[in-house]
Formats: sequence, structure tokens, C-alpha cells
Amino acid sequence: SGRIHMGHVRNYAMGDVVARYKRAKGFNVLHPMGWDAFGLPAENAAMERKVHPKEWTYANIAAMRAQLQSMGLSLDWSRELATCDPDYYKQQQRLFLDFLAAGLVDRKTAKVNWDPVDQTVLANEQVVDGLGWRSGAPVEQRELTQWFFKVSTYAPQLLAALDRLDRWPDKVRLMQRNWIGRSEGLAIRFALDRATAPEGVGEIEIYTTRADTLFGAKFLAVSPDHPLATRLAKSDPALMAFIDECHRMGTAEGTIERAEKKGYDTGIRALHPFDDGWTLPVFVANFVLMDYGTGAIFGCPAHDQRDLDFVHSVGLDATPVVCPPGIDPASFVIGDTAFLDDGIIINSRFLDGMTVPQAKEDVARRLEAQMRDGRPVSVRKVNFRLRDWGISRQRYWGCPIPVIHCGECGIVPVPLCELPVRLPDDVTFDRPGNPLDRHPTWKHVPCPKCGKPARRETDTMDTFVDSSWYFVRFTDPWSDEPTSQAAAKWMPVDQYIGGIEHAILHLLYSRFFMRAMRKTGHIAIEEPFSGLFTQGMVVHETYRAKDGSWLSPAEVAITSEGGIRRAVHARTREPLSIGSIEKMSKSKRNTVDPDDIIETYGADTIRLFMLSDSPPERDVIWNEEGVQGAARFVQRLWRLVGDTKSIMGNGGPSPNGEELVYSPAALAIRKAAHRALAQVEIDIEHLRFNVCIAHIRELANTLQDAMSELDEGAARAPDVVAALSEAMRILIAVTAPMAPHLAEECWQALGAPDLVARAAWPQVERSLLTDATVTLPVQVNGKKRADITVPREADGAAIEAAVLSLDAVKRAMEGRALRKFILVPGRIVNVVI
RNA sequence: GCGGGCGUGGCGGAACUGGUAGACGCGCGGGACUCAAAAUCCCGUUCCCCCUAAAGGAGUGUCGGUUCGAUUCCGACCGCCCGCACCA
Repeated sequence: SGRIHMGHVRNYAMGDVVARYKRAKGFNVLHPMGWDAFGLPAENAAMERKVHPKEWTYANIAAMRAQLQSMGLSLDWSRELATCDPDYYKQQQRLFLDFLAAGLVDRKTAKVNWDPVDQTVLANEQVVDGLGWRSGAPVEQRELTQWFFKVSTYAPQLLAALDRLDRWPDKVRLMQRNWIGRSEGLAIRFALDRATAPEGVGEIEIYTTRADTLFGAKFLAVSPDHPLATRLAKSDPALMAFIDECHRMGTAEGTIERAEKKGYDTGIRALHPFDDGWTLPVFVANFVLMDYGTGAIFGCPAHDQRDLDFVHSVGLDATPVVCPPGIDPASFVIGDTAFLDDGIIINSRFLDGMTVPQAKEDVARRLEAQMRDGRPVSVRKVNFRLRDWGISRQRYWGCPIPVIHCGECGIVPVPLCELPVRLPDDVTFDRPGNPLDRHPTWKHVPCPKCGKPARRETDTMDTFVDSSWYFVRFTDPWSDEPTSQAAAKWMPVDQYIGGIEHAILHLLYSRFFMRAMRKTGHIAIEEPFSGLFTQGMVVHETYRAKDGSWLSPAEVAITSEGGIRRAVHARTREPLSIGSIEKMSKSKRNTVDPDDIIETYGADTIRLFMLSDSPPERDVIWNEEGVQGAARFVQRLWRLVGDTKSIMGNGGPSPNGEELVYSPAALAIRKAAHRALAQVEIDIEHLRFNVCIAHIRELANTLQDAMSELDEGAARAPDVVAALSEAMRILIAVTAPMAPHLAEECWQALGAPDLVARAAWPQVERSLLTDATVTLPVQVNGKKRADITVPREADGAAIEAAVLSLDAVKRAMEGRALRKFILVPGRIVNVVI
């Protein structure tokens, strides 16, 4: 919605921790925060407020910047960039024109769902029961010419490169793989019986991955949008009605529940490619998609569930042509379930006895060799599900598409010197439709080529275009070109953090964009994000009053009586029901405002809670008790710093450069600190922030205990003072990435120079990570019975003797003989009897 | 329907490549301080048996397998979650 919500805070906090850590480790870090915080024109918010979306967005960039800073998500090493900024759009328009020149842009006409009241194109999910999502009016089908990026030409590369994205979650890679949807098959031209076919239509080309089942064919079917169907409908009102019905069903019920399979018999007969005397009926069928394959199929009901469902409604039967292993072909019949697995080919003349792959190959070879009209009847074809990306939007918000339509010259790019094409400021939103299109003057311009009156393109780009390359622009937002040498230096992004909801669209579009920018010479990389992490959502309980209205957590008081949690209205004490835990949303009103929490607890507390409560990839349940726990830790750390100071006395340690001899107590403090430091490094590298904070708390506990055990005299011993001072600095340094404000205060209180944010990361002393002795758990037959502490270098025989003389071991052995003695050095001992 | 993932205390969760299950926190119980409360600190907190402790038994969804040893590996089942969905 434009304002920062808890989901953003979690996202940015994670990135900020990694950035601060890497920076302390000596890396140059560019940590741009997501585009959505920087003013993706927020259509809904602007619509609700009846304000100019652009104005609203700019006002909010300033507010968001202040919010970010209040949370310690400082911008000192980020670059500021608004993706709706005219300069950003200028560069984006340049990219568009370069893509256009390179043949990566397409203009296609297709049927769209059109809301006649809102005067706008609807996405499939915006159509409910055949009605427009906002207007509630019946949706119309309309032909519209729109702009597309040719993503599908990169489908093979986008698929193949997924294997190399080894720092991406498998889940996202799999989702993209399915989305791209590669399949290998045959395109087969079926000749039509001339007596039944319309004039000039000699064949239908279908696509199949199951050429092995060709002898099980019972019919051909084409999509309602297939050219043949359109042509036949012109002279057949009944077919026309059927096609209209399919369109309505397709938009309405298709998305809600699986529609019944229906077909219209065209009367045309198609000839089987292996037998001229065998003809098949041709249907127009509602379940055949125009935008996959050739928009036409052959139907084999025995081995395809859809085809089987379909033939029931038109009275055809199913002949099995693949027999499952171990079944007698003579008795194998198809009931309500199609047989989809592998088997042996039957009822298929020359294919009989082959396996499925053998039969596919045989059919492909025979049909490739069979010629008609100088072309093979069939060609092997790899098909992709991935479609081109329609970027046209008939809306005000978004980057204008920089072309001009001229009656004489056709489509003419806007000259580079005239970029950016700016959006007009004087638009109105009081009427439906595209404000750019009905603006009185904006679109009327002379043709740049011939000077005659022409028309500006009034479509704007999908805002996903804005987010497809913002991370590249961040590397040098002031460059006069879309990119500069800085992009080569910084790209690809080492670590990208975002929600799983971007698994397909945003992440795939960005991958396409890098390839397109590479082809047009703007960048030298193919993949935008070498490391990807998908973080969980921030969720919260929901509260409902008797009348069904939702209440926000701020209006609710939680009481706990006898261990049962109850919710009441904070003011009226009206009892409320506690509902399910859901993603924070405005509609359920279960949001918590980050500003309120900052006001009460401070920014570091939010950050600590967000990072510590759950593993980052899982949802985090926002609960007040947990936040209070984080707040307690903030207080405890601050007190610990105060205690350290009083024990160390004024002025702190003064080792005089002599080699200190550490007493066991001092050594224990140092060991605890360096162990925690080593752990924190591993945890941050693996983005396991919850475990990281556990290790920090453990160290704080240890130091607190150590201090309370020391008496005044011992505490003043120089070795203890030095150890404590070192340990405290380590503690604060490792806390700094998570809780930067607190850490700076503590750093200063400890008398350290400069800022912890500018300090180098402490160095782990490896020698402190191992002990001279090691405590091994002792198992008897796999059950733990005792512990034994032995020198690290002790030999096996000595350990065995020591273990067998333990009372607990003797008791557990009950006088039985030792069968085997297992020693895993440094790990465990197991006595087998 | 197809594909993927996950099941650990009252709760969020931890456990390196098979090696002490329950780190750290929340909650809860008890105590200290206080006239009192808040805050803070200390102790306890998987379950069973037991006045308590020691000792013991059970235990990572269920059942089985591999192993000296399984939350971890394998098989079957049960439950929950997510993604895609007429893709020929």
C-alpha cells in the first residue's frame, strides 16, 4: 500500500543484518532496499484517497525514507531511487526502444476480458462468475492489440540456466520449471476429407506428446478460438452460440471448478495418417486451449483422462493401445480411468509389441518420411507452456510506452532526445477508462518522421517492468545511460531476499530482462540474482466481534484466566472471538503498525523479535509477549554493559603491553566469547538469524553469570578485566548487525573509539575453540549412562579402561561381557554388551 | 488430479556430514527484594513412577527396516501445508 508494514520490516531487517555483517568483514556493500518501498505507484491507495497517484507516491517516498531511518535501516550506503522517477522512466523507455529494435518486442492482437463499465481489461482472476470484479457488469470479449515482450523466445535458456542457480531454493526453481513447461512431441498434419471440409481447408495440424497412441485415436478437436472454428461459425449460428458459451464458461466457471467437457461436431472428417480409409470426426471442444501447441489435438480416450471424459458426452468408445505390464491384452478394457503409465503397445498394427518410447520414435520416423504437398506430414517439436509477457496497461500509473502511431509511417519510436515521455499532470480519475487516452491534448503529436499529425501510444507499461531491472539501476542511479561500468562491478546481486509470491512473475521477468539487456549491450550478465532467499510472512491472530466486524489488535485486550486466553474489547469489555492466525491485512484488520511499536519499544526491539522468533523462511507470528521478551533483552544488555563498567572501574583495562596470564575463570570468559563469535559468523552466513540471536543471548547469559560469581577482588584482577572487556566488545560487535542503535550506545559506554558500524569485525581466536580435555557421553548399548572427561589426546585403550571402570557402566553391564567398544574420537563412547 | 514440502515439550523453535533430543526464548510454577505493586534477579519446567532425591522407564506423527547408535537414512501408512491446474 506504500507505507511500510511489518512484512517490509522483516525483509529489510534481514538484508540489513547481512549488509552490516559483510561490511564489518571488509566487503564493499551495496544494499538497496526493495522497489516497493520507493514508490511503485500505489494504485489502490491512491484510488481510495481520490488523489493523484503520482503526487501521492512522491509524498510517501519522503515519509517512507524517514520511517526507514527511524528503524536503523539507514540509507548511508544505499542509493536512493524511485522507480516512478522521470529519470528512471527515461532509461526504461530507452531500454524499451532498444528491445524493440532488437526484435524482442511484439505487437499482437488477442481476445481479452473487457469490463464495459470500468472500461478496462480484466485479468482472469478479476472475473467472478462472468462479471467484472469491481463493476459487477457482464464481461465482454474484445479484440485488443497489445505490446508484448518476447519472453518465450528465451524459454530454453531460462529453463536450462535454472540448473546453475544453485543458491536458489529448489522450490522456486521447480515452480519456474513447471511454469516454463517444456514438452517434447510431434506436430502432425491430418488431411481432411474433401467432401466434408470447407473450401480451401485441406488439413488440421495438431500437437501431441503421445504419438505412440495414434492407433487409439477416436477424434480430432480444435479450440473455440481456432481459425477453423471461427471460419465455420460464420455460416453456422449453432456453432457460433457454442463458441460464445465456451467463452463465458472459460472466464467464469473455469477458474472456480472444472467445467464439463463439451464439443460441437463440425461434420468434417479427418483422415488417419496411417490409413486413408479410416476417418475421424472433428469437434470444436471447450477444453482445447488455443495458446498451447497448435490449438488442436487428436483424442485418444483410452490414454488421456480428458479425452475419456469427453467421449462419454459424444458417444464414442475407447480402444486401449497401451497394455500395462502383467495384464492380458485380450481382457484389458478401459473403464472410467484412462491408463497413463508405460506398457506394451497393442491393437496398433506395426507398433504392436513395442514399448512406449520405441513406438514414439517409430511413429516420428515414419511420419517425418511421409511427404504431402512437398512437406513432411509431421515434424518433431519442443513446446513450451511459457507465454510472452503482455506489458500493455490501459492505466495512468506506469511508464509510458515511447512510440508514436502515424497513419503514413506506422509505428515510430520517440526520438532519444525527446525522452522521457512524461505523464501529463492534469489528468482526471472521475470517469472510467484510460485517463491518457481521453486527455484532450497529450496524445496528439506530430509524427517524428513525416511531421504529419499522429497519435502517441496511450498504453503504459506493466509495473513489473519497473521491478525487472531496478537493482541494476541502483548500481549507478545518476548515469546518463541505463547502466554504467558500475553494473559490471556489482552485478549479479549476491543475495536477494523476498517473498515466495515472487517465485514466478517478478523473478522470471527479471531473468528475461537481464538476457534482453545483454542482447542490447547494456549488461554482460545473464542471471540477475546468484543467491535467492524466500522469507516467510508476518502473521497475526484475528479478532471478531459478535456482529462479524473485525477488530485491530490495538483495540483488543487479551486476558488469561486459568490458562485460557480470551479477548475482549479494550474499551467496552465486549467479549470477542479469537480467530485464525493470518497474514497481516487491511481487510482482516490484524495489522500492527511499525510506528506504534517503535514508539513503545524502539526499533531494535522490533528487529530482534522479527529475527529471533522464527526461522527466516517460515512465517513469524507477531505476539506481544515475544516482543516484550526482545525488549527485556535490550534492557539486560544495557545493564550488563553498566555492570561491566563498574567492575572494571573507571578507565577500563590497562594491560601495559605485557603478556597476560589468564586464570581459568578468565580463560572461560574468553572461550565463551570466541565460541559465540564463531557461531554467529556461521549463523549469519547461513541466514539463520534465530539461531544467531540464541547464541548471542547465550553469551550474554554466560557473561552475566561469570560477573555475578566474581567477588570484588577477583574482578579487579587484570586478566579478568581484560577478558571481560574483550568479551563485552565481542558481544556488542556481534549484536550490532541485529540491533544497531543499542550496539552503538553500548560501544560508546564501553569506551570504544568511533562507531561499531565502522569497526572491523572481531577476529576469532581458533585456539580458544578447543579444550585440552573433552567430555564424552558414555552409552551402554546405545543408552547414555555416564559422562567421562579425558584429555583430548588420550588414546583409545586408556579411554576404554577408564570407561569400563565407571560405576554407572559396571551397573549397566550387570556383569555381562564386553562385545565391542566403539569410540568416536571427540564425540561419543558406546559400550556394546 | 499432478507436483513439492512439513510433522520435535503448553507455545515459537534448536540439534554440524547418523553420535548426550529439547539450545535460546515465550508461557507457567515457586522464591528473593518491596508496606505493596511494577520492574529486576534466582530456582524449576518433555512425560511416567516417586513425599523428595537418587536410580529407572517411555519419548521427535504411526508401524516396520538398516545400524553399536536414527529427529536425521530407507519403506509403508496417517495428518497438515503450499504450488500448478483442462498444457494434449
